[in-house]
Amino acid sequence: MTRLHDWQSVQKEVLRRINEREWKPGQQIPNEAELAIEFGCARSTVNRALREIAKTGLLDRKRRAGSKVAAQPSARATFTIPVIRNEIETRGDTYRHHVMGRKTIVPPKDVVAAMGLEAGHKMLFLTTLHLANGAPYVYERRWINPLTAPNVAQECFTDISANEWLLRHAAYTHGEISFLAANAQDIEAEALGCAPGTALFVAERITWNQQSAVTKVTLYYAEGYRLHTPL
Amino acid sequence: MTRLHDWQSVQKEVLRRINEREWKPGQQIPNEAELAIEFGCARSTVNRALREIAKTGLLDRKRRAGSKVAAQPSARATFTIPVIRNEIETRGDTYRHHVMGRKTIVPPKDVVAAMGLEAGHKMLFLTTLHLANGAPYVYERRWINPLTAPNVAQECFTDISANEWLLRHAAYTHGEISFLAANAQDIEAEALGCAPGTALFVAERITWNQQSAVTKVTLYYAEGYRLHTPL
DNA sequence: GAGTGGTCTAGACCACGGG
DNA sequence: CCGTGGTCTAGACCACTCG
Repeated sequence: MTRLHDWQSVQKEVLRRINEREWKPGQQIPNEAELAIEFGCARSTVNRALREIAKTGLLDRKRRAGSKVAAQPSARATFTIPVIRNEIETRGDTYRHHVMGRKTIVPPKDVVAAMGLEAGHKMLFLTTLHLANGAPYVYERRWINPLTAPNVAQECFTDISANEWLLRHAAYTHGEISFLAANAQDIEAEALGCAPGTALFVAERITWNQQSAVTKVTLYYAEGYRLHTPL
Repeated sequence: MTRLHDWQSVQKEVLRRINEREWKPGQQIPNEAELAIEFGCARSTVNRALREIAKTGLLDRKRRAGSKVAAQPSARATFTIPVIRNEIETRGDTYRHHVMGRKTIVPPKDVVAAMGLEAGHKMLFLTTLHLANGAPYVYERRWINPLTAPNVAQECFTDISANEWLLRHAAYTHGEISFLAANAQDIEAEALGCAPGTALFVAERITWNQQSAVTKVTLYYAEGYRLHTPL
């Protein structure tokens, strides 16, 4: 073994040993200090390498108990949820969007519950169609909380989509996202130009600023959409 | 400003400044050395904090150019793709699975292309139904490459599912996963006990060991499934 | 050329948690 | 209790890239 000086080399070597079953699933591996001696580097270098591997789920690390190869490595995939415009323009296509509807109303109770709103609180409701090269790409239904999105009433969203406007003007601290499949209802089918009943890929996102909900958006992707990522 | 000694405190403070627009999107922030002085800690502590933030996409970092707040923070979400059995048992439900079909055949050409196989190469094809509390949960169609999965022919997969068997016995170096929506065909509808045409959430995964494909699996989740994660 | 992030090192202290 | 990972520090060198 030549000396491994950088954490990425150490990582690579550790991954090799796991992959080739030199260290088997469930098995304890040498501790950081021992590996540092073997590889001829500082312990912090080994630490960095093992820490990164543990983040992928391939190693279980515990103080005092040491590091073990995970018995059942649960794959972890990191998705980059792109701004729709970027997603389209990255492929070299032309992006356009079109605000189809806009009202300020009291939302239905499932939205109130999901966003944790007070009863009777009015929200801005926007429906938007995003187009790639003129073809429907995503149909969006969005609720915006006027309290957490200052001056939202004055924005017409013709030049900039609600998503981009919110990214620029409304802070958020955390959120959640779900992906699911849904049969196209008449509204979605008409907007996206597909047959009613078509299976659509749907993303639903809610974002918060501290305790207050900022926006809840449901995106209906046109037929054939795939969310793809390396493992 | 009291002294911030640990990288998580530094991270928190930096996130606060970004969130409260003290540092605006697109704006350059002070370099690591300056922040280290301001916070009264070592530069490596600041480095760790900023590095972690950059990984979420909220900061753009470049040598010589320094660190900037991202103009359009693209949300990144990390999903843990669980082993189906764990997913079910974690909820306190009972897991069972049932191998519905098994043959060794030359796969159709789309599978050959996706996995990069030689023409005429035979693969093991398995269809499996996974059940939660006796109810259909996932219908699985899987191709396994006998060359990269040693002794797969001798395994009956009644006690252990193909996924878990492969995790234990077949090494893999990388893979890819896609999520999409599909209308249930007759086969899926019958297996999952839903109406044909129902929108199903589908996951498609291919894994590789070095250059050789190990397995390609398509998972059809029962109606109502959601993939959920915090942002 | 020079400023900035990326990393390595040796040494230290500490928190957690298994035995 | 005490071994292990988690982290901090000060200092150093290097790689990249902007001007």
